[in-house]
Amino acid sequence: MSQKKTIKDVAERAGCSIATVSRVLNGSGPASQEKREQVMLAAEELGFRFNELGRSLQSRRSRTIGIIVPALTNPVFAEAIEGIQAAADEAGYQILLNCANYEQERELDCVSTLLAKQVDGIILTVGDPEDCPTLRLLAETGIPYCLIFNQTGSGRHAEVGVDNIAAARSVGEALMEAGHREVAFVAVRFSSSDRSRQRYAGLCDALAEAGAPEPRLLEVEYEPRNLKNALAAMFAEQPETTALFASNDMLALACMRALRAIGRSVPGDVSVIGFDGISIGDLVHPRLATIATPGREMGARAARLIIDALKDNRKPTPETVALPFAFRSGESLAPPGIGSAGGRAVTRPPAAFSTPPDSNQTK
Amino acid sequence: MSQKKTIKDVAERAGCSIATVSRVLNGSGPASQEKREQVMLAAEELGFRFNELGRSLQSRRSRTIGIIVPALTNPVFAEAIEGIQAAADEAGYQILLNCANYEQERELDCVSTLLAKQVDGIILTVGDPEDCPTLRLLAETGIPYCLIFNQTGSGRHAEVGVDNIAAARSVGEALMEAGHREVAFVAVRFSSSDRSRQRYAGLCDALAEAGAPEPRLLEVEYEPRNLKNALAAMFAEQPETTALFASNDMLALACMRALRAIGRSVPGDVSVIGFDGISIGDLVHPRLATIATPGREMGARAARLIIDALKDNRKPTPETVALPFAFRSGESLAPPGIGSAGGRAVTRPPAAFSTPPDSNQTK
DNA sequence: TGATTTGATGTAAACGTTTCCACAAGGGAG
DNA sequence: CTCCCTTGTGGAAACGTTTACATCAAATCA
Repeated sequence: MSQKKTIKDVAERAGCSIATVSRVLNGSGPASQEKREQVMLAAEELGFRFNELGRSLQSRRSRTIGIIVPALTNPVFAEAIEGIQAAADEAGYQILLNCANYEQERELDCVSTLLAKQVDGIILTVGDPEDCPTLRLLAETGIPYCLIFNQTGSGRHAEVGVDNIAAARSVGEALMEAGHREVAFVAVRFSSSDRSRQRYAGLCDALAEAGAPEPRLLEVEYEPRNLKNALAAMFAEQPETTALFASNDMLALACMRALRAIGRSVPGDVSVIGFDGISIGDLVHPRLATIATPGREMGARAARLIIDALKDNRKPTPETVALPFAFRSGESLAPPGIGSAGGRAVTRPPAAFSTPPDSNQTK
Repeated sequence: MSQKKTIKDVAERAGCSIATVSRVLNGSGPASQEKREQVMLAAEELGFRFNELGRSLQSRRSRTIGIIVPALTNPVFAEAIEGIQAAADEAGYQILLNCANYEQERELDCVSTLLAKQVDGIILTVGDPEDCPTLRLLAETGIPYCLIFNQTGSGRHAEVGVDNIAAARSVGEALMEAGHREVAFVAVRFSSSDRSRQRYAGLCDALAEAGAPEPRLLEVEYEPRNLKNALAAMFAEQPETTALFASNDMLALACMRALRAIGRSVPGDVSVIGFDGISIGDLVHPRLATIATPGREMGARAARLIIDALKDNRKPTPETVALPFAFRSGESLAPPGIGSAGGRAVTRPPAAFSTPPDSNQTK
């Protein structure tokens, strides 16, 4: 309907120059009471709003921050984005969102597009920050950026996350304390995810320290059938395994489901621990034991890091901000060997889903 | 590092005018083979990328779509956004994301900001589309927009969603078929959410048709303690209730948790049905019976609607696209009256969480 | 009273593009 | 040999802002 009104229209209606309009509306220069009122009125009547495109072009500031995450369907990213959005909004920034679908090439494309859109800064999570073309491009262009979830500790990037190794170590300790010895680590995209590797390393640390055997490493697909088969195969080969540490909560939940499907109860037969602390983990039964991480806070912190840097026209200092994590106990972790019957929290799988473990060995 | 390169720098290096550079790089006009090569080379060497701000200003097209959702932490929105993002990306559009936190005033602010940023279109979900200032503003400005999840059927907006009433009716039918009669509808923000109201209406329809008593309506807070108390109070007053229909999956999961906490098993004592079909519902135990809706597809569809309209410079036709839904059975729904002991799927609550129903009546 | 400051305003350049227009050179048709 | 049409090219205006600068009147100072 109403054509877009520009500062020119306002000027015309107020009977003054566009410079005056700009000064009045931005409060950026002197203006007589009279003009001030005329301009205000004209702007009001026309329903005028500044065109931020023109503004950004002129000021070389778009007041926009780009985000690149692997996916939105993992609530941990959704949470972080909410945090970013909230902090950005507070500072008058908008958010340009991109999903890289866990593909390195897409990450690069996204950065490229965001740069073209002249974002003032970028917050991102990459698959693997070591030797990463995306990060190289970012460094080259000199745009302020901040990693979240990734944690290189290299001193080359601004990054906010949790200490994955320490956190995973505390998972290992909890497992040891509960009396587990034979543990398996389950991950999706293990080789291409620094976080998975760090978490595995932390687990190994803790087990080694306790004199327990090295944890088994199980790299799986997210696809339910696959997961079920992989777990069945593992338990057929190593039935002594009593606990699973999944590289993230979503996977942990999927594992719990797969375990039920192959007739193993949680935590009766197998304990399961996740990582991230998504709120849903607290809703399910048995409650998921996990590492609670401050997802929202991570996002907000990263956003503020960038915005503060922008304020005094510099890049964020390339330091590692390690936010606190906490081991969150849950019914999915219990002492081993209590079987389906005992334990504080037992989930009996419905008969329909109980399949003898070896009938599913495809691998 | 490298200052931002502009088309001017390229022109200079290629020894031609900026008009030629533009023509070559956009393939938008004639150019000799020689110039073409020089320009390409220069652009390559300088690592030139167009500044989309300048472009957008000139073309009056920002190739950006704004999104406003109530929140990101409900996976149903995250899914939809992924759908939008995918479709937008395919068409070369970027996404400007805003969360309105279920506040009407914020919705309005967000639209305002998005308009200032000159987005080409807006995809949004509002709390209540009837008599909504946000939608009025949108209509006034004449910007292409499309509702998702909301479904007014008024013919005044482009909207893509599912037929909430029909879907809820099929929930009611499933409940009746399983033998339930005394049903309660649980909702957060019932009075301010059209979707909640529609779902309640659909449920009422189905129950009325089956000659069952009108369902009880329970408006709750999301906060866990509150939910628990509210449910306890309801069961104390109306112990004959055998099934809960929650207005969305997240709430359904929270209800299941609260029910466990007050010592009622699902589905042994109470059946629970959700709405949305978020993938996590399929991971938990008992699996959540729900209405599966195509969240991703809804997003993608809305995005394409807008983008197609943009292509031929019009607004999307104000029609209601009703995407298919399906009732998804799950173990959380079973015939009534089987008690904690029987049934296909029973979750026994841990002793620690079993609280006698009336010890929690706060209301 | 004259010089100088102050305040209010307008003009125009700049931000990085696209595109209309003018112009020159070359080639074919008459 | 004109004339006209193509093809290649550059100049410059436009998109909507901000802001440095110029202008001018009124107010202040000595």
